[in-house]
Amino acid sequence: MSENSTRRVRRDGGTAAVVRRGRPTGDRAAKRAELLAAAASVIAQEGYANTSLRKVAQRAGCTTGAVTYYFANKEELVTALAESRFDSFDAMLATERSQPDIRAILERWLFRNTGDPEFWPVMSQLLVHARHEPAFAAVIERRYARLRDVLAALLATGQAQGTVRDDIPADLLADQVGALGDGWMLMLPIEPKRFTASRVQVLLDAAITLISPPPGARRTSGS
Amino acid sequence: MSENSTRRVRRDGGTAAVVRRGRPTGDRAAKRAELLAAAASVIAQEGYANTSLRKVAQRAGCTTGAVTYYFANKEELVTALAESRFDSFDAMLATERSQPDIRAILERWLFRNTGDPEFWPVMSQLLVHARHEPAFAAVIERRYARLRDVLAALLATGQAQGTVRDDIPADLLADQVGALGDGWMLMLPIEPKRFTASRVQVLLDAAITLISPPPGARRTSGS
Amino acid sequence: MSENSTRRVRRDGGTAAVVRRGRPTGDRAAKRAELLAAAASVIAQEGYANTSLRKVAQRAGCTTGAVTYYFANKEELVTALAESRFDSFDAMLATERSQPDIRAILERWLFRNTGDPEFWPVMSQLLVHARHEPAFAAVIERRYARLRDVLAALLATGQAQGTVRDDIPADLLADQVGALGDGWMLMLPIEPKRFTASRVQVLLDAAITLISPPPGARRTSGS
Amino acid sequence: MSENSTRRVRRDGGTAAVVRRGRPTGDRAAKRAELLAAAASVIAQEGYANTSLRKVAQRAGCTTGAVTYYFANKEELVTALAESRFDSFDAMLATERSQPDIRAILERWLFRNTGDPEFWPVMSQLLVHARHEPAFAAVIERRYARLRDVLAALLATGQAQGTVRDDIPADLLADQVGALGDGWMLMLPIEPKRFTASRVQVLLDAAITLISPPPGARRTSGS
DNA sequence: CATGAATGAGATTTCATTCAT
DNA sequence: GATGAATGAAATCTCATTCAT
Repeated sequence: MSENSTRRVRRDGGTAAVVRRGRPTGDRAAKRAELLAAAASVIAQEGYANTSLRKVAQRAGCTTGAVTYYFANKEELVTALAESRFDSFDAMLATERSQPDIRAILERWLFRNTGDPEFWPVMSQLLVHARHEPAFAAVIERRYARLRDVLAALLATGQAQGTVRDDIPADLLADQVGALGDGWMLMLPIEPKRFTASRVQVLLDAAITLISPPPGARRTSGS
Repeated sequence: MSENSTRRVRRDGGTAAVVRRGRPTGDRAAKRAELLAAAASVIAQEGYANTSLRKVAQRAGCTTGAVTYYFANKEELVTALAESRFDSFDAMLATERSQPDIRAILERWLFRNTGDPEFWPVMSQLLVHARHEPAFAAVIERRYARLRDVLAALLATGQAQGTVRDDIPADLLADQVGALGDGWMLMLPIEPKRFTASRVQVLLDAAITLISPPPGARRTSGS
Repeated sequence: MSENSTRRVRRDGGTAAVVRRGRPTGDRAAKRAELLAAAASVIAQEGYANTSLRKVAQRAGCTTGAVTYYFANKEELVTALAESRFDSFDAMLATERSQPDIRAILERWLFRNTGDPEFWPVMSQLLVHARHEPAFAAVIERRYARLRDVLAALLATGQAQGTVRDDIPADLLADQVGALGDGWMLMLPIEPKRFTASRVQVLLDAAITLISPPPGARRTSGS
Repeated sequence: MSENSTRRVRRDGGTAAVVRRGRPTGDRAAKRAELLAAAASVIAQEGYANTSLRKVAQRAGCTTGAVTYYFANKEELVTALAESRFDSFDAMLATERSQPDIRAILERWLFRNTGDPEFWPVMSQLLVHARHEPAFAAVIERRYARLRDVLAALLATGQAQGTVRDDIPADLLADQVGALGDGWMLMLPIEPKRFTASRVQVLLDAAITLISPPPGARRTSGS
């Protein structure tokens, strides 16, 4: 128990330091989301290894005690963060599913021009850490498998429509595209200069060419 | 190549160094290599975020003092480690350059069946950290560019020989293949179960198919 | 790793704050003993629950870092403390073994007039904590069993000499005497007022009477 | 005692407290008792040093706020707990007073076969902490003295009936028996293996023998 | 040369207590 | 009356780095 006699001095005197305490009818989920955003911001900026609960708390404008009030420990925070990132990714894919424009999907997947610019920086940090945090690796495994399934389904649709080469099974193609995305995700934050807007377009074109049916083959499938 | 010899103050002035004739830096280099190996081992096992100089010292069987004696600080250790990893990678590629068997190269690159099994686990850890350690990012940028050049040259040779599709410039193709490799490197330590030997073969076949000339096109280039 | 750039300002200027650092040819065992003494002192004064490594360090005049340098963690510190206490107790008993004056032994055992006045206060604190620190409970079990053996041997000698009642086996008697000692050890620090010197004498006399042969029985054994 | 009635907010409609006539403190007392039981459970299981208000609250199925609402602070909780334990002990002794079967009393006292199995584990934890919590030590002193008085009275009765040796004053004997009980109470949770049912019987027999009149002496008192 | 004792900061986590609601 | 969000201190432990020897 270790005697914790705080017995703090009441510094209510003056207008300064109005410590907000007690029960502000907090929306637990909202506060958690707020903390997750702060955590993402810190990780994106400083990297996973340099991220501490203290920094997250500072970024969120509260004390470390508040952070551990909402997340039992660092692992839980990080796991929740991963889940939330995948959620937003899933949401993005869901909107696409109806109209499988392969190029648009790849563009979003690979370079995520839209939405959260911190997405890949955070994701890559989390991914490499996954290996050494079992509870976290489980999340990755589960959600990544789902992503690949969605991608495979999209590619299969493309194959049926003749916009995607069909000499490679859709699931294998999904794996390749997934790896491609992971690779770019990894290098993008490290070498931002390499990935200018125009270079990204060219890379995308090349990737599309890779998975498109060869000119001759398309005709064949059409005959 | 990653020779950082005599970073420290060279006190050759006294009578001390007189006794040492042969390679006085030999011991030093050997000890550094030993420490680098220990560092790689710890990083591969515990991840960058959980690696401390103390653990490296323990793994190498010496004290923390020794580590900081041979490396001015942690950053220098990590940078030297990255250099040495690239050295070994370069060596691997150099042997291949004479006989550009694309499949063999990809196999080594992507799955590195031969040699150090810690290679990718360590590399991925270092890569994601690069962003937040400027001196280290510089190393990555420089060496990675060289790797892509080598790969592009290999692919260009393949294009000339008709074994690689030529509807995409070699340098763009090298970028794609590089990203593919990075992606697999990233996921391999996280989801080892996904990468069984047979799955790796299938993935490799698919990758080869992706960069191979389309059946019709090859004939065209041959005419 | 979490970037720990101390890079402290060298405050060598002036005579103040001469921080002793580096390698003072420390005698590891001596330093550990010193820290154990400090720990005993804190525990005796503040109780186990209120003892922190910080307080131990302050008492020993060093930083908490120094404490954890010599003891991997709190459990190790506490276990080592228990061992050292038992060592000193064993030493006390060893000197007695040659001349088994039951009264003197009991006096020392039960009230430990000689030697470390912190002995029982510390011991009782450690004992109650043993249950919840497995590694520690093991020490207690092992050493306590030995103590009881020694005591049983002493009592057996007394029985052979006719100074101790022999209608109860020596080992059972040792258990009783041990429990008596534990009980007093427990209450002594709590109710110091109850245990005046004269009261202790009376209690001792009563205890001696309890384990002495009854007047009639002694004659019987003497015949 | 573990009455969980009206745990939640009392929604008695708009009339609120008007409905409550009888003992408005009845609920309060019940809730306090419930919390005390939870506290005892936690202390028995985890030890005093590892007990926190939070754990107590969890065990009781409420929030920390509830605990500090019913008990001004931790000290008050612990003191109330001690009082309640002594109450139950007193109750046990009271039933025995009419029929002073020394063996039965000792059995209950020393090994407390009947009733709450957490009794001694909790009591020993509280006792060693008493020294460092003055308000708490006062409780111990007062109640323990009363216990010894009761025990002394019982022993005096035994002496009058010839079932207890009378060569030692009853109050001294009570002190010895009390210490014996404390000693066993202390070791019992630590070395449960030592205290098998049969061993307990043997120890009890020995203790009875210790305080029984010697064979010769009994005859003397009978003459 | 090389060691390892020691530092001081910081990380994670726990905790008793407070107080707006 | 009762809750539970939040605090701020402290506890344990880890770490990169320094420096006397």
